[in-house]
Order: sequence, then structure tokens, then C-alpha cells
Amino acid sequence: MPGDRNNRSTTRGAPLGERKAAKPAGRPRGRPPKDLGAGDTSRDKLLDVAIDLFAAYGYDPVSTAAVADAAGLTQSMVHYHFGTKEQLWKSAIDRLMRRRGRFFPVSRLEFADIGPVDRLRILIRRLVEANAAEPNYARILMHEAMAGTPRLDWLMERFVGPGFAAFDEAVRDALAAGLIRPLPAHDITNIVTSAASLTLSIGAVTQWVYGIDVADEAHVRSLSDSIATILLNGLLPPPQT
Amino acid sequence: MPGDRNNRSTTRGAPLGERKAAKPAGRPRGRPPKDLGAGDTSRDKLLDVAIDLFAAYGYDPVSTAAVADAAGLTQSMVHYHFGTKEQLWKSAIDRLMRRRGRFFPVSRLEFADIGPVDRLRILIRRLVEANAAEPNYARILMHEAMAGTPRLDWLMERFVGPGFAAFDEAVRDALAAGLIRPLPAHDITNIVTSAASLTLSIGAVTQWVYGIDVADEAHVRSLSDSIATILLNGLLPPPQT
DNA sequence: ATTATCTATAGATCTATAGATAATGC
DNA sequence: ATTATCTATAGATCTATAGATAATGC
Repeated sequence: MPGDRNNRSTTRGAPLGERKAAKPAGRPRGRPPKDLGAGDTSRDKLLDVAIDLFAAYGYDPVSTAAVADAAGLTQSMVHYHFGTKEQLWKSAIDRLMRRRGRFFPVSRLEFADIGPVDRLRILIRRLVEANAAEPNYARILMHEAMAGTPRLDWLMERFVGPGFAAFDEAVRDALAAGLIRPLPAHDITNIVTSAASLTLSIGAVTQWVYGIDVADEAHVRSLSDSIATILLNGLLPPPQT
Repeated sequence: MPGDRNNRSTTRGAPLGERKAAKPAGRPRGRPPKDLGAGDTSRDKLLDVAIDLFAAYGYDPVSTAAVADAAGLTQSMVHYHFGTKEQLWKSAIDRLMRRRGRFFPVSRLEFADIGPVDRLRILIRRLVEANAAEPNYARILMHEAMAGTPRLDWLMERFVGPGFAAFDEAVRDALAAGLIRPLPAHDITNIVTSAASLTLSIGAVTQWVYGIDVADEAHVRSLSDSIATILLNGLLPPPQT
């Protein structure tokens, strides 16, 4: 989907146009016949395409017509199902985070037995994997954080705050036990999460520079290994070598 | 400026409205009297506000009226000076990069004498400082990369590609000399530049979580130190300690 | 005469709502 | 009767252009 934006060259730039195919899909007027084996409902379809579009472009430039179009429905269906565009966005995030929850469980119980450095190691691996499997979360956070929208607060309270807390706790425990270098905890958490997030969010750059698909499984493994190694042991080889 | 978007609650969401103050500034009709000691021309003023707005919101949701308004001019002045919105964007990036060039000179000559690890150390410091002084470059890159716009190519060719090349060269030299751990060069460059960029681009998150202003000079120094330490030496303390 | 500004407007969006319609479930 | 869809439309944007106007520079 990205990169198909400069049709209709003159008049209007057209932020995510309908690129209408003559008829908007031609679904008949009333309630559609029950399509057995259809799996996703129209509502879910709208949410799924909305997640991709909001992640790519942010909130404002994604029109409800573009979302409906991508889902094969008409624009008014967005308001039938969600009332407002704002509510569509929130519902899309909820769905995204439910999906992501499977990759990044923050349950503290399973960490009961292991030391803070191993906990940190596990958290780093998980964050890389979650960002690889579902890069849209970090993208949406970046959009809202850069624009400083009212939606950022909502995101921070529900999802981002608790995520940072999990890292911070492991970092502070490790610092208190003298197991890692005495640097400011917030710097450590920021550096760790940045290293594990940005590359996977802007894959187009890595594609351009190296011709590498960051979503490729082998690359994710390699990146995950490299991040864990560099953050914990550093680029420089051990002195005794 | 960020965060002032939910006025006019009902009708239209209003992506960056004019929030008109009754009269749009009331400048008289013809050519304005020469304001001696005015410093910036109207053209420069338009570019400066455009840089901030494009960095915060991306290309599409920034209207030419919002840019003109923030510069105290009328919407048509954008087209008088730049012809199209696309050209306004390109001119804004050119101005931004000229400004940033002062912080991140990529001249290879000054690197003639020093080894690849010290070169890498210097590049890391410079990138952190450049992103602190001028975070809008990374923000704009992130917007265009996430959306995969045709403008990304333009950015990559002129600015981002050469920037990566400077890091890659130092990394490859260090790898060839056996001075750093044998990890994939592209992973190293991606990790290093991510760690040095993301935190400074989404300061609103650090503000929310820690109450810290990332642009604060003391914090930039601390972050820069921490990044250099972690990336080169790792979080774990040296084994002999 | 040239330059930098404003006003006005065309044509294409954007969000949200009102109203019609056909399949479903009782 | 309820549900999920479509069509149509109001009112507010958006980009770009045409045309008026006043200060500047020759």
C-alpha cells in the first residue's frame, strides 16, 4: 500500500484517495446474505485496515472513506459501526494490542525466579520479536508522540506506561544489585527500547540502504542477537581477547 | 504547538485548523513597507514554520493555510513563493539540512588520522548532538519512511544514504581490523543510529514517563554519555570488577 | 515595471447524519 | 423488528489559480 500516492497529479494531492474503480464495490443495498465461512466480520475488517492505515500515515490523513474502501465498504459504514473516527481509532488500537499481547505478555509472575539481568535479556528479546511481528504499535506511538495529540495520553496510560515500567523495574533491580553499569535508569530504558524499536518501524530505510527486508525471519533473529549482544556486552570485544 | 487539536469538537476534526483570530492578521493589501531590521524574510518564515509542522504531523495533514497562518500570512502566499505544496516541503527540507549541516559535518578529511573505533565514537556523539539540536530531521524521515511516500526516495538519495554510508564505513573498517565484535555491519549501523535517534524524536514519551525534557542540555549530555558507553562497552560491567 | 501581499473562488475532498432497502431472526 | 448495508447530502475543509493593490526600484 505505501507509495501509491501520486496519482491525480494536479488538483489536490489527494491524501489517500479512494482511487475508485468505477463502482465502489457494488454490494447491494440491504443487509448482505450470510456468507458462511466468512470468518472476519465487516467490523473486524474495518479495524484491520484501519490499523495499517493509521500506522502508515497517522490519524489525520487517513480518511474514513479510505478505510471503508480498503475494507470494501462505503464510507458511512465506518460511522455505523464506530460512531466517530476517533472511536474507530481507539477500537483499532484495542484490537492491535489484543493481538500484540500474545507476543509481549507482561505478566510479572513468570519472572519471579530469575535475576534482573536475565529478566532484562528476556524483555529485550521479546520487544524485538513483538516489534517484528507487529510493528504497527511502535509506528502509531511515534505518530502520536511526534504530533503531541490528545490521543497520546490515552496510549501512554493504557499501554506505553506499563511497558516502560516493566523495563524500568528490571533496570532498577539490576542497578541496585550492582549487576550493570551505574548509568541513569531512564537513559538505559530509553536506549534499550529505542534500539529494539526504530529499525523495525522504518523498514523502508533498511530496504533502501541495504536491500534487506527487516521483516524477514532470518534478519529478525540476527537483529535480535545483535541487539542483545551490543546492549549487554558492547561493541568492543572483551579485553582479554 | 502540539496538542492543540481538539477545538471545534463536533463537525470536522479539523486537521490543523487556522484557529482564526477574527482577522487573519490584517496585513494591508499591497507590498508591505520595508521593515528594516526585520531579519527573516517572509519566505524564510514560511519555511521555518513548515519545518516544525511537517516534522510534527507529516506531509498530508499540514495544510498550506496552517503554514501561512503560523507565519502570519495568507494561504495564497505559499503558492506565490513555492508554487506547490510539494515544493514547499522540499525547500523546507533544504533549509533544515543546511542548518543541520553545521552540527553534523560529514567531511571525511578530518577523519584521516584517527582509527575506526574513535571515528565511530565521534560519529555517535555527533549524531546524538545533531538530533538534540535539530530533532526535526529524524522526525520527517520517520514520517516519510512509515508512509512509504515518493518523497522518501528524494530524502534517501540526498541525505539519509550518505549519512548511513559514513557510519557503515567506520563500522566496516573496525570489523575488518578486528576491533569490534563480528556482527553484521548493517545490524550494527541500524542499532547505533536507532539508539541515537528515537528518544530525541519522541520527547513527549520521555516527558510523560519520567517528567524529563529530552532537549535539556544536561540530559543530552547524560544521554550521549550513556549511549556511547552502552554501545561500545555494554551494560554489563567489565568481568574483572 | 516589479514585487509582495491580499481577496475571492473553483473543484475536490473530509466527517457526520438522514433516509432507503433487503436479509435475518423471531 | 432488527441489522447491515447503500445513496445522498450538509457544511467545512483542502490546493491551486485569477485578479486587485500598494510599496519599491529604476
